[in-house]
Amino acid sequence: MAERFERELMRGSLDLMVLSVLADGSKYGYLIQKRVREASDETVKLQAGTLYPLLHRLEAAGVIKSKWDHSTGRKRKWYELTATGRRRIRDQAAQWDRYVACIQQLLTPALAALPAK
Amino acid sequence: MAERFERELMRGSLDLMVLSVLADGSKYGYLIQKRVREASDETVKLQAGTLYPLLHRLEAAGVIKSKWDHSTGRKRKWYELTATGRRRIRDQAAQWDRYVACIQQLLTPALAALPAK
DNA sequence: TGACATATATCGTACAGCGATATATTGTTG
DNA sequence: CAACAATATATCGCTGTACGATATATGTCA
Repeated sequence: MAERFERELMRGSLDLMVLSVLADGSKYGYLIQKRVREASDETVKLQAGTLYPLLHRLEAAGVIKSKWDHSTGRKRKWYELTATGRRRIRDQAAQWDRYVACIQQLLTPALAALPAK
Repeated sequence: MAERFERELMRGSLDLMVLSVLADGSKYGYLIQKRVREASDETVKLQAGTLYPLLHRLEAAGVIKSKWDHSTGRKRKWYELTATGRRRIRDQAAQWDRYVACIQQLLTPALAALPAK
């Protein structure tokens, strides 16, 4: 369990993961990171150097919006989905499903054709 | 049907598609391209500018090997899987399945939490 | 006091995938 | 037959994601 992925196998879909986590309710970066790691059983690490630029990118795209919280000693930047963001999840999810189906359509017969290990 | 993908949603997994197509038997580039397009109902275009560098990369990695065929007027470069390549398919497929499960685990409750369209 | 977890951010690097472009042959059609 | 489309491979420059390293600062606990 929890081995590393060939990283390129998962490119782009991190956006969808982060948006999904936010569909559950507002969160700040570090919480998002922990949630993704936990949900993936540590398989998807979602490094800080990946996450924060990703969040800035999503905000610039208008699919999430942020608000600083200085009430506690540790300052946190809370993110929530915008209406566009909610639409985005539905669109990306539909695309994702179709894409997974494409891979499956090629992969299933391929594995069957391979000599037994 | 057959709309364009947000391209970044599928990065890296093209390798696995190409390897899968070759599990079915040797093919040359153009055939691989047509097979992927057809199997994905034109959703995964697999452009020539993507395919050929990809094939060179896979060959350099030792997962496929090639042989030129000049017997016909049109010269074709036939590719086939190596033993390493067959192992690679199994490994990547297992990784892919786990990754898809991770996304699903986050996506399903997210879609449920979203207000009905 | 020192170590570790929390919390955000930026920088340089690596590299996949795309669109454009090049080149040459074969098949089709007006 | 000339023009065009399809077949077939290849390279180049660009864009953008993801990573690792690094920086900074606060909170907690031994």
